Amino acid sequence: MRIVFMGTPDYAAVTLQKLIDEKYDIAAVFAQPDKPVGRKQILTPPPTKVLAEQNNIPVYQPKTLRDGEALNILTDINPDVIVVVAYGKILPKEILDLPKYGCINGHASLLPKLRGASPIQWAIVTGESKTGVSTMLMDEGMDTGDILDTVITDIGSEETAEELFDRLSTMSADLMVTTLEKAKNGTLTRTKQDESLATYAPIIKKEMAHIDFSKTADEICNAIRGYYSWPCAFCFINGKRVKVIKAKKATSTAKECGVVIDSDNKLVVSCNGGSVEFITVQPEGAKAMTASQMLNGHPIAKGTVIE
RNA sequence: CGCGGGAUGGAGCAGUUGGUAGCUCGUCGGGCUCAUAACCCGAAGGUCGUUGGUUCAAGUCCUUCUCCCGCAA
Repeated sequence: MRIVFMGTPDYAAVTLQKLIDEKYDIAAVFAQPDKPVGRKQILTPPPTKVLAEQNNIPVYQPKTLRDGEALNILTDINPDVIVVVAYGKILPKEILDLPKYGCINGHASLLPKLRGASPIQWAIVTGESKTGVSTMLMDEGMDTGDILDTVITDIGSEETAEELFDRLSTMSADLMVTTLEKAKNGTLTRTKQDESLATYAPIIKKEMAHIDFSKTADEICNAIRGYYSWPCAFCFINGKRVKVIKAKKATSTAKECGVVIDSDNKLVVSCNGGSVEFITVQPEGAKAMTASQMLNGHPIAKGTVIE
């Protein structure tokens, strides 16, 4: 089976690696163009590209799939199936229609829930107890294609998005192999998505990770887990930006939200209906540290308002 | 040269106009206590990131290099 793989980040690279390990015939890899990364803005190739080059697979990084060029390339390659995982582009209809088995997408949610760009973080931020991975036959909509296969998994009560990413990337890779084998054997089953159950996971913007203390302790803790390790929940203490890496629900209460209740050995901040204790934090310019370590060097008065 | 913060005993930080280092925590010893992460007393532990320089004297001024981090992307 002749495959074209489309994907960009580490999450996608896991599936690509799996397909390579399973000796699939990968004719080409499509990834987003190299982007400047880091403090030095060094132009960095995406992980899937690096992996493809190591395996001598041709790589294409078109800026757009809609100028006809990509279609020409794909027509020449003539793949049986296009596997898409976290590619970051919408495929136009003429490409969707090209492969014999269609375009199969691995999506990190239990469709039709959490369609969209960041289902993994969103599953945690919204407090889901379960999520999973799905494969689907892509159509022109945003993650609206017929579902092929699904695997469910529990979300740990303290699991971060980063950890969930790791787990789901492996599950997704395995599931893709399952689906591809079925496609090869002609045993695929298609299930339409129930539109009435559809939800969307919007793309994450940095400002979303700014902690809102008018929310409940559970919501705040979910956000902290879901936004780790990027963009990472943050707030401002005495004018300084502080990332909150780990926190837990606390029992103290106060009238106002966002006020320091306890700052002796631990840091407890009030919120809607309760409070949260910051366990691990990272002040700007410093490495991550425990809240008590931060308090050793930077005492914070009780009653201080956190923004 | 994108902007900016930082490198000081095990950890987090102070250190004023240059005069051989302090704080909080931890560690160790002792005491109090039914007991303790609590409290009291005491102790150990730092060539102040690296190179060179200015000076009678540098953590504190200038210089070289290395590393860490926040923003931005």
